[in-house]
Order: sequence, then structure tokens, then C-alpha cells
Amino acid sequence: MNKNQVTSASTAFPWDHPRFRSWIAVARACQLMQQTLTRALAPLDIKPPHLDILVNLYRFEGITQQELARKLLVGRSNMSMLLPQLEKRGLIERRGDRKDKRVLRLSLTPSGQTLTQEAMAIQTALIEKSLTGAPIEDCLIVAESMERIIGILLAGENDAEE
Amino acid sequence: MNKNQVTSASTAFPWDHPRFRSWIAVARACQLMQQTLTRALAPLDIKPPHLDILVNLYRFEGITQQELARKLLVGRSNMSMLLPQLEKRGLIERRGDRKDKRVLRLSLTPSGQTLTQEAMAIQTALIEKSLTGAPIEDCLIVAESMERIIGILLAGENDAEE
DNA sequence: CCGATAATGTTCAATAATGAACAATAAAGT
DNA sequence: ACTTTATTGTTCATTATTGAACATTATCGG
Repeated sequence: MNKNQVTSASTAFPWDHPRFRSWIAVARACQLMQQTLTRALAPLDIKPPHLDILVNLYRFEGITQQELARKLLVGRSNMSMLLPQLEKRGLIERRGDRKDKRVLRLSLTPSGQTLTQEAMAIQTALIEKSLTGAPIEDCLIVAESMERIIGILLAGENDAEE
Repeated sequence: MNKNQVTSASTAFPWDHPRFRSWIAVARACQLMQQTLTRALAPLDIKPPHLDILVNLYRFEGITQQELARKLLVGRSNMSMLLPQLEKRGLIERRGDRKDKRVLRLSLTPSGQTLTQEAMAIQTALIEKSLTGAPIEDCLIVAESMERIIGILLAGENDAEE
């Protein structure tokens, strides 16, 4: 309709909408944080996806590959590719469940726990550094906004499946 | 210093820190938005990276591959892989600059402009839908926080280079 | 003007992530 | 009990992204 009509309201382009601009900033910050974290983790010879796995094993001992994949929002096949690497490095263990012979239960080895703590320290330091100057109340608003977005997107996903 | 000191404040784990939790929410929302956008763009046969390129050509006619890569926070080689695809589809044009024979200046073809508008409409709708219920003032706080983070991370990047 | 240095784009090998197809096992319906 | 359906994990082909090495062209210092 009013596509090139830039008379009074000058919101003809997406990047003029506050919500759009806001989200673009979120996406850029995320991308940049990911890259920075990748470099910061290089000395430990792991990458962000590995850290995500390790942290979840740290928190949820005995988790399943399926559950892990769901938490990380990735496909099961991805776990089938990454977990054997970590296992060969002696960071994690995969043991078959007795009751359900399909599932493999995951846990950290002692050296895996150590590495995870080191990596979490790096990540925490990076986040702290990046969010210096951001008041806690702003952080809470950000968290709330993101949780709401996550809820909406997950709901939409389930709708589409059915 | 006080790393394992869990006396009164119970902030022993990263995920107990408000800033950490806040950032994790940001990362998850981003990942989810990316996946949702990927599906929403499927009918147009493009993916988020292509859309990022198209939008920037829409905004900045005659931009260089180098400049584009910098804006998108990706490597030059990535542009060398993606742009020929879009060119073959007749969505963009690459013309050599007369003054500087190294650079290729990028622009959208008419069909590229049409596709870009359609894709931007999809993206805008998705963002609007995801941010319904988020007050504009919260959006502004989010945007501010993210801009600050971007600034800090970019500064750190430049430091590391030198 | 000319050699050194920098910038632009391309190519290539390596790595990651995905979805589809598959095998093994469990659960449900009859 | 047994057939059907679902779930879990793996494999494979495909695509995306990266960084390093390279060729070409600009720029700078002498």
C-alpha cells in the first residue's frame, strides 16, 4: 500500500521500526559474543557447542542424548557427531541404560569436570566483561523479554508440527 | 579470590548469576529465531544469510564485498561463496569499479528487489509476532544493552588484533 | 619511478550442522 | 501374543562457514 509514502510517519522500512532495530542489535550481539567466545575457548581446544554440552552434563548428570539435543535446540544427529569426539578425549562417558536399551546416559569424567569448570570460568568472565555497565534491572528486563520470545517461538513451533 | 566461598551468597554456579542467565536467554532466543526464520523463508528459497545480504544491498546500493562482509561479521570468503549463487539466480549484480579494479560493487536487480521486499515482510512479521507484548520501552532497553555489548566486544576485538 | 606493503576477491581443505533414511528397542492397540 | 506405532541413536549426503594461501591491484616511501 503505502510503501514509498514517506509523508508523516516515516516507518516505511523495517529498520525504522523500533522492534526490528532492537532485534537486529540482539542478533549482532549474539553473533559477536559467539565469535569472541570461540577465540576465548581456543586454549582449551573446545568450541561453544562443546561447552554447551559440557555445561549441561555438569548440571544434569545422566542426561540422554535426546534430552540434550532438545535443550540445545539442535538435531539428534548433531549429538551423534559431537559426543564421540568428547568421549575419545576422555571428557565424557556414555553408558547404556539398563531399563531402556535404546538410550545412552551421559556423564562427565573427572577431567571433563575440570575442563568444564575452566571453560565456564572463561565464559562467565566474558559475559561479565560484556555486561559491565548494564544495571541489573536492565538485565532482568532483557531476560524477561527473551523468555517471552522463546515461549512464543516454541509455541509456534508446536503449532506447525500438528 | 572468593571462588569456592559459598557462605551467604549462593552464587557458586554461573547459572545463578543474573547476567549469565540473562545472556543465556538471549542466546537461546536468537537461535530459535534463526531456526524459525529459516523455515519462514523456505518458500522463497533463501536462508537467513542470503536475506542479510539482500537487505544490505537494498539499503546500501553499490556496497563492496569487503564492506558487506564486515557489516555481516563474516569472512570475505563467505561472500565469495554466497554471492555467485545469488548472481546466478538473477537477484544481484556485481560490477567492477572503474577507479579501483580490485573491488566489485554490488546491487540488486529488479527481481532481487522484489524478493527482498517479500522476504523482509516475512521477517518483519515474525519479529512483530515474537515481540508482541513487549513494551516499546523494554525494546529500547534491550537495544541499548545490546549496542553496549556490541561496542565492548568490538573494542576487545581491535585490542586483540594489535 | 620502483620496491615494499596493504587491500580485495577467489580458491581450497577442514569442520559443523542439518534432515532423511535406517536399525534396534519400547510402547500401545487389537 | 502380535502387529503397529513411536522413540532413540547412527549414518550419510548436502550445505554453510572458516582460515590460510594465492593472484591482482593500490598505496606508500624511498
